[in-house]
Amino acid sequence: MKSYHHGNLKQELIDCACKLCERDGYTKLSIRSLAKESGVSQTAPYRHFKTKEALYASVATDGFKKLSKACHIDTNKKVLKKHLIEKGRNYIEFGLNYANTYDLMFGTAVGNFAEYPELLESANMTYENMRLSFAQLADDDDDTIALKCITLWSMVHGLVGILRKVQVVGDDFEDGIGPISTASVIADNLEDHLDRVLTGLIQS
Amino acid sequence: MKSYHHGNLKQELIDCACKLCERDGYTKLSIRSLAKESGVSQTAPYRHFKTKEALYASVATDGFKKLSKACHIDTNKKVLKKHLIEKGRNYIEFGLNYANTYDLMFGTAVGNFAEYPELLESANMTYENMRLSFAQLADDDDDTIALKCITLWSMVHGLVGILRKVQVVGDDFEDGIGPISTASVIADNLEDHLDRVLTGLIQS
DNA sequence: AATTTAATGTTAGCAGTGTAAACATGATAA
DNA sequence: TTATCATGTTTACACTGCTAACATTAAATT
Repeated sequence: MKSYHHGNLKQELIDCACKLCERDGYTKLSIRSLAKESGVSQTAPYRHFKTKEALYASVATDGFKKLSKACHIDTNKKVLKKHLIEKGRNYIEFGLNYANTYDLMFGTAVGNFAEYPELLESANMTYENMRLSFAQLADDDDDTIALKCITLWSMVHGLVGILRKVQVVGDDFEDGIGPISTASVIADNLEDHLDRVLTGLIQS
Repeated sequence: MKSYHHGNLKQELIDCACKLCERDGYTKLSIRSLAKESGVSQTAPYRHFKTKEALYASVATDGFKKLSKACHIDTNKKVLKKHLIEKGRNYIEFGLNYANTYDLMFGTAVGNFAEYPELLESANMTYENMRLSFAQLADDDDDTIALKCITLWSMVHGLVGILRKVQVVGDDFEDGIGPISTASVIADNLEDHLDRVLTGLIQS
């Protein structure tokens, strides 16, 4: 005895999309299958998402909120280098553990964040917290702080991308770019790695 | 008076696919439209590419060959830090100028490089040259060299990804992650930026 | 040179996709 | 109570990747 109106369809679609995107990759997701999963007609999702990209944007927004939480530093207390190292590790772990969602967040599936205010805001939240953290760590001018943010973000972002290309089962050079033993070494010594990078950043 | 057999279809399909992938992004490419472009029936491409992924692999292979050439360092002559800086800049410029192709090379559109030997080899060529360059620059053990390669690669790769997310038209924070002025600063001072990163890498 | 074979092309068709238009239902506001 | 509007359904279109069956012709074999 189900009613004509679902009642909570939008959120259910988002939740379901988040799960399926992460499980199978966003390219495998179809609006129709998503609708079927929620027991609703094929085109019902269009009442809540104008296009498929809009749905992607919601999934990406959810991803940025999770990422933001995973790397959040309490800037009310004193910020230390070890905090940045710890959160840097969390960032990389998020990127590796939620690889498919990460693709959606940093790929081209959502073209222009500005079309989706919530997405833009959730993405900038991540940046803002990093900026505030750096601002506490040393008294640089704004430009320098921004530069350090981008540098650090590039570092962890790049590491996620490269480790994923390298981190595959098999012997060295067999299945990906570069020797996987190296990937393991970096993954196992992330703290040291981040420490070196950050030390360079903070001191310069 | 065209003949039944095309004569050079495979290469023409690859060339055309490379162009279209870079122009519109690989998601916009369809095998059917590609076939039409080459004046051939809808399913003719399947005689040369088992799946769409196989076609993507060819485009990605082409991309890695171009990237490899753009960053190639002559390891017969003495390798200097300034060479790595120069080639690092070339890498980043390739990533930004051939952004759509770069997505194909480092995204998930081609799942397992090992299924496409040419792709795997062209990708590893890039790595191999970097490895040899680092080996000449300092006499580290193999593991250390590999580690430095991955670190540098992560750096430039990450910078490409983040700069793309940030490098959009509009005021600060309006259309992307972080202030675009910062992106400009980094882009305009790539040499200095890479110098700092590399100096840290080489000395440690 | 004649014939077989294999590579490369075509046609037809299936199952699936994003999305628009027209219509149905029912919760909420007037 | 009634009108409105958000939210659902049905139908349909143009497109997609891909397969199977068949056509053509270049190359290999006899």
